[in-house]
Amino acid sequence: MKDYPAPPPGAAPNVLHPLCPSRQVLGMLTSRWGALILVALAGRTLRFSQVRRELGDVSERMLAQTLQGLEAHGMVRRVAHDVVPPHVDYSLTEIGEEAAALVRGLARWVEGRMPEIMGSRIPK
Amino acid sequence: MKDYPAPPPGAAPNVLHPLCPSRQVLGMLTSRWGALILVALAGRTLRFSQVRRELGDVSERMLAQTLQGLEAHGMVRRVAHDVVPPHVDYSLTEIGEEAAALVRGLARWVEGRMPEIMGSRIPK
DNA sequence: GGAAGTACCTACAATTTTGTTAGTATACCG
DNA sequence: CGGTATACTAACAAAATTGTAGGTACTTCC
Repeated sequence: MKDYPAPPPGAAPNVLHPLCPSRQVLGMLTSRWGALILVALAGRTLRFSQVRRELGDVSERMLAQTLQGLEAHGMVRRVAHDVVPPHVDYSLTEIGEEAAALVRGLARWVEGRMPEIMGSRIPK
Repeated sequence: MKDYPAPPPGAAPNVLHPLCPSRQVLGMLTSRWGALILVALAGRTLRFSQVRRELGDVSERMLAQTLQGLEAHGMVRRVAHDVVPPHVDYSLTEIGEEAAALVRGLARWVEGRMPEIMGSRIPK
């Protein structure tokens, strides 16, 4: 797992290529908390601690980190009102909403197919 | 962050609920290798080592493990021809293909939006 | 004959991810 | 006054993920 041919400069993005940046982006969107944050934030604005309560069990650390990652990639918009105690609003950008729609679609599909999935599951 | 109210027996699956099984399933489909395996296997049959080469940098260990997880949840079909040297074919089941279509959609979207994403990215 | 390919598994080790705790400045509630 | 809430960060610890090396049983290619 050392070196792979770097993708040629003008090559089309391909998630199957180990070194393609698109793979990292996909990784972000499908990461444990990334995906859930997108689902929770789709179509609405929430404060930091509201997002936290929505997901139920993210630690503050992970939430902050993941939100920063999404923000750095233009998916999340962060608006900090400079007051004490702090008040920060999070919402999705346009591309963020697009990504969220897809992730949500997947999440909803899973929720809808749970009976079949659990039914055909092979218990270990 | 210890205990959460267990989801009521008849409750509808909800990925935002920490203890809902649908969250685990979503986790599988969006896991590092899970998502890529679905993309690679969509619409075709590949042997173990072919899948490995498609992804480029999975270790055998992770590939085997992830394939088993997907198989256990009815997403992947494993057909072992009893010969030496070993020959095993992997393909997606019907629900597997459904899931793959969604994951693929996300992957393709990411690939297509890479210019915008990288453009609005905030380098650290 | 020796090397490589096949589809794994099993220890063991390294790496990455995630969690925990504490701290900050201030306001509001009882 | 004491406790709670807010949105984080830093330091440290624990846990989960991932990689590495070696073995298997036999075949084909050089």
